[in-house]
Amino acid sequence: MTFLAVHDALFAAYGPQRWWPARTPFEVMVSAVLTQNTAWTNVEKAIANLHAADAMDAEIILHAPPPRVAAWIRPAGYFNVKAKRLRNFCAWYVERGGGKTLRRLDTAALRHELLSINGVGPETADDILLYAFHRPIFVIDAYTRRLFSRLRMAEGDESYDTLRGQIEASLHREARGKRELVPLFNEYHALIVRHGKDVCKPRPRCELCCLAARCPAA
DNA sequence: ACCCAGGGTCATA
DNA sequence: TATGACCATGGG
Repeated sequence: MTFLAVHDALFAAYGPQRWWPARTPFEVMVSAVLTQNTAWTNVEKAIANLHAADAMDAEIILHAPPPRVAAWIRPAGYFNVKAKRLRNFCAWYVERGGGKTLRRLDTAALRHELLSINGVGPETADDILLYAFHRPIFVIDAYTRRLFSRLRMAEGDESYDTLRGQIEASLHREARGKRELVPLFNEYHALIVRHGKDVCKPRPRCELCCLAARCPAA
């Protein structure tokens, strides 16, 4: 079973996911921080509050009193921590000249800078790289580890970058010349999250059998 | 009432 | 390097 085949099975089952649901690349970045260990429906409420306050802007968030930012993003949970993280991110974003300037950095440099921000870890950085900057980075999350671990295509306890490197290398080989990597990675991560929400619980080890009509748990 | 959600940081050993 | 505590809302 190839990584490409797993993607195709998921795509056949769920169809296009249309990630990342956001109006602008900056909104992708903000929501990537807000969605840390948080249900997306809660992030949507926080995003709506920011728009209602006309505050979906790095300068505004950066210069607003932290308690006010916390109030805007309250539904997303961890609001004090995340207000701080959003502030750190916006300080970097403004300091580095915004999206226009950042867009010119190569992927490795951009990733290194994102990881230097307090509050931006590997998954959040990769969400931003893939969905805001359209770089060919495969996002690893808990669903990804669980899926490939159960399919015996990964050990499950690899380091974040090791697993990401292995999957990226495999998909490079399997998709070379036939598929664009960015759209592939984009859809793949979204499909894994979609699948992860309702993978059959009675027989979780089968994973992909849930996609078949004959799955006993379906 | 309990569990989880589209993680990351920090203190401790 | 490897655990554990902590952050906090909202839906099932």
